[in-house]
Parts: sequence; C-alpha cells; structure tokens
Amino acid sequence: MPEGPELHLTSLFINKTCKDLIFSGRILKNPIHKCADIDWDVPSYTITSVSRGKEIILQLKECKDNRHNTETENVENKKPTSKKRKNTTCNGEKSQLTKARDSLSSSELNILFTFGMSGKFELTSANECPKHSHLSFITKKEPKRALSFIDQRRFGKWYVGKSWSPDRGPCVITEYEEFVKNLANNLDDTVFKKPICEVMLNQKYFNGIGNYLRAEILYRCRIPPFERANTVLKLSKSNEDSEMTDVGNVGMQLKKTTADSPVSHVKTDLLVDEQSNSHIHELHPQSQELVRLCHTLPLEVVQLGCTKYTLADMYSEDNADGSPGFNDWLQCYYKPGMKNMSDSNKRTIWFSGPAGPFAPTNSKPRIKSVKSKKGQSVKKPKDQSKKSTDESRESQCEIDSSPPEIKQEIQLKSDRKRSKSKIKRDIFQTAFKTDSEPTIKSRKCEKSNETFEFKPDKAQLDMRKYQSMKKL
DNA sequence: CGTCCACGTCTAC
DNA sequence: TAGACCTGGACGG
Repeated sequence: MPEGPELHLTSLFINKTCKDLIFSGRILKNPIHKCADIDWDVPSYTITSVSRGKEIILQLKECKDNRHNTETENVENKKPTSKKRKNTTCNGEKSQLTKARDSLSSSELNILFTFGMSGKFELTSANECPKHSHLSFITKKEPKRALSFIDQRRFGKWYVGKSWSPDRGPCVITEYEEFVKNLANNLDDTVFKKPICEVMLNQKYFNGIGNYLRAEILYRCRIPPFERANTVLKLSKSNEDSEMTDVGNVGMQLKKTTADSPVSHVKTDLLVDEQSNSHIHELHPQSQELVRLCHTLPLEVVQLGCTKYTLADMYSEDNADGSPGFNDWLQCYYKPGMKNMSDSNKRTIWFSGPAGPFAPTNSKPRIKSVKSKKGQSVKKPKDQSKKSTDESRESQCEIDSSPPEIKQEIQLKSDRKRSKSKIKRDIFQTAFKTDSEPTIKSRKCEKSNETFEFKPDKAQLDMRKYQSMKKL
C-alpha cells in the first residue's frame, strides 16, 4: 500500500539497514521491466535514501577510498554487452543517464522511484531472488545481500538521475509548512471546484495522500467526500477565525518509539510547531482541521511502522505483542459498516454519513460486502434505483438503513472480529529484518541449494540471462 | 472458469 | 473521461 507513509518508512528502512553495507558492481535489472537499465558499475558504493510524498530517491555514492581503483577496474571489467545496454527511460527518453552524469559528479547517482500500487524494497540474501524483483543492488562482502525493488504489478517506475517531479507538491509528512502554504496560495485553482475526495488524490496539492488516507482523513473530520473542495478548503475571513482554533493539539500520541525497531531512529519531531507555521492560520478553522490531519494521520502510520520490528508486523492481523497494527488503526477504509462508492475516476471512496452534494448521480456501493475475520460478511444491497439525492444514497448502505437491532448486531460482529478484508498488507514482508538476522525466507534459501526463483513468463530467455547474471 | 477488485499514475481521444 | 499498464486474490456460477 504505497502511500506517503509507506514511502517514508521505506526510506527510513533503507537508511537504517544499508547504513553499514557497502554495495558493489552492476545493478541487476529484470529485463521484463520497461524502465531503463542503470549503467552503474563501481567497486564499492553506499546507498542512502530520501522520500517526498509518493516518491523516493536512492542516492548511490561511490566510496572515496576506492575511487582511485574505479577507473582501471571498470576498463578491465568492461563487458561487450555493456556497450549495447540501452539507456532509455520509461518514457523512451534517451541518454538520461548521460545527462545525469553530465550534471552530477561521476561518483554519485540518484535514482527516483515511484511505487505504483505494489512497489517495495526488500533486503534479502543475494542468492534468493524475490519474485517480481526488478532492480537489485548487491553488497560487496559475503554473505552477499541484495537490496531489491520489488513490484508485483509493475506500475512502479524509476528514473535515473532525476530529482523530485515538478508536478508534485510538497510532502504532507516532511514538508508540512510548505504543503499548507501551497494550498493556501492556490485555492483559486479550478481543481478545487471538484469534490474534496477527488482533489485529495491530486499530488500537486496532496503529495503523499492516497486512497486509504483520503478516506481516513475525511472520516475523522466528518467531511462528506463529495463536498466541493473549495467549500471545505477556504481562507480565513478574519483573525478571529484563527484565534478560535485549537492550535497545536494534534498528534501528541506520536511520541513513543520502540528502541529495537529498525527504524527507531525516526525523528518524531516531524510534527511542526504550529505556532511557527504561519500559513495554517490563513485558512478557515474548518479547513485547518483537514489540513492538519493530512499531516498527522500519515505520521501516525509512520509511527505505527516504527514501533514494529517489521512492517509485516504492522500489517499483520495477529500482533504478538498485542499492540495495535495497521488494521486496528484504520477506522473507515474497507471497514465493515462503512459505505463506499466510486468517484468520478472510478476509485472507491470509503466514508460514513452523507456522500455530499457532488456525488456521482449514478453511484452505488462498489464493494458489496466486507468480510470480517471468520468469514461473516456484511452484505450491502445492490443498487435498486438510480436516485440521486443524498437521502437515497443513505439507503444504499445496509448498516445505516437497517433497523437498530440489525445495525447493532452487524456492529457487534465487526467489533468482535477485526476486518480481514482484501487489504493484505504485504509490503515489506521481510524487508525490515536486519543484516545480522537473515529472513526466514533467506534461511530456507541458504539451507537449500542456493537457487533463486524467478517466475517464468513472457521474457523467459531474457530472464535466464538475467538469472545467470545474478549468479555471477 | 470468468469477473471484479486492489495502497497509482499516464496518455490518447 | 475512458482506457492502458500489470499480477493475483476473492468470489460466484
């Protein structure tokens, strides 16, 4: 579920786990992926990372003490294939790497990633090639390990030598003040005529907000998803408005971290002191609440990830330590009893209460049932009519339209059994294991015959080449 | 077995 | 504003 918090946690994970690792040699690329090969081949380099909204940059830096050897080794190791290696981007743009090298020192390289719907990074044994891995950075020392970009659906992309996309606004997590300023200064943009739930997926203004966060944010400030954005977001009329607001009362539960978490060094001071955030006071009090939640809710998820040893723990249904996980944190998205409908971009918005005045007129519940843990389902009736009033929409949801006793029973069921739903939060399943503690998967792999699996598909031949490269 | 759905962009009418 | 880009899990017949 890569939204802002997951990207941010990935960045923290990479910085933590790769801190003491030296990488070496070529970056292995799965030929099935359309993004560019990366022509980087140095004897030793380090990897650090930084995230911004739904983008993340890997920073590769050649180790200086090896710099002297680099040139000669590169010449010696040059393989005939390396000349032929294409250097095109996802967009087919040529020589991006060359451009990048012109503008950067040859001893460092930035790679910009987006995660699509299923992108993630894992650190595994280099012998084990996780299914759907598309880029692998291999460590220098034995036992060799691989930092891999894994992406089941291949919607994720990377761009060599690129910096943050200019089409995206400030990060809701790390650039809160800029994010508020960007909003406050652009509320006359015509995009704000659209429903708030749709505008919240616009990364120009809400970089890092995705489908689950928009639902949670709107739910928690009780804003109907199809209310017009410029009704919800507006400037403060007078100073009196801002004096009425409850400044700085949010996110105080975000203080705790767990000492042995791989990301325990996460800074909890990302919460901006609102006294110094001049721009939020330009907004109407009601707008302020929404804008704050755009920062604090992603931070809560980051914090949740930081209190777990692995992110798999965070997404797990069964938390061994009894502490809440991601599924417990969710209050609206994909939860039994919540309503849902398709927005104008055919994305499911989860909500409670009225849909709002600008809900699509032909809308109906998109997901008919959400099953809770033991398989009970809360069935939502199919749309019987094409009414367009809020009232009729209300009646489409069983929970809200049922007699109180049925309502209560459904609620009890869903309380007893936490929603299991389809949201299998598989991101980073093994990723957070540290170097000293190999993953279960890799242990298995080491015990067996050192082969790695790559699922056969269309590009089998290329794949075999890739595999043999990988074995080297 | 077929259909629908999924944490997200992109581009072509 | 459709579709395209992808894989795979859940569910219904």
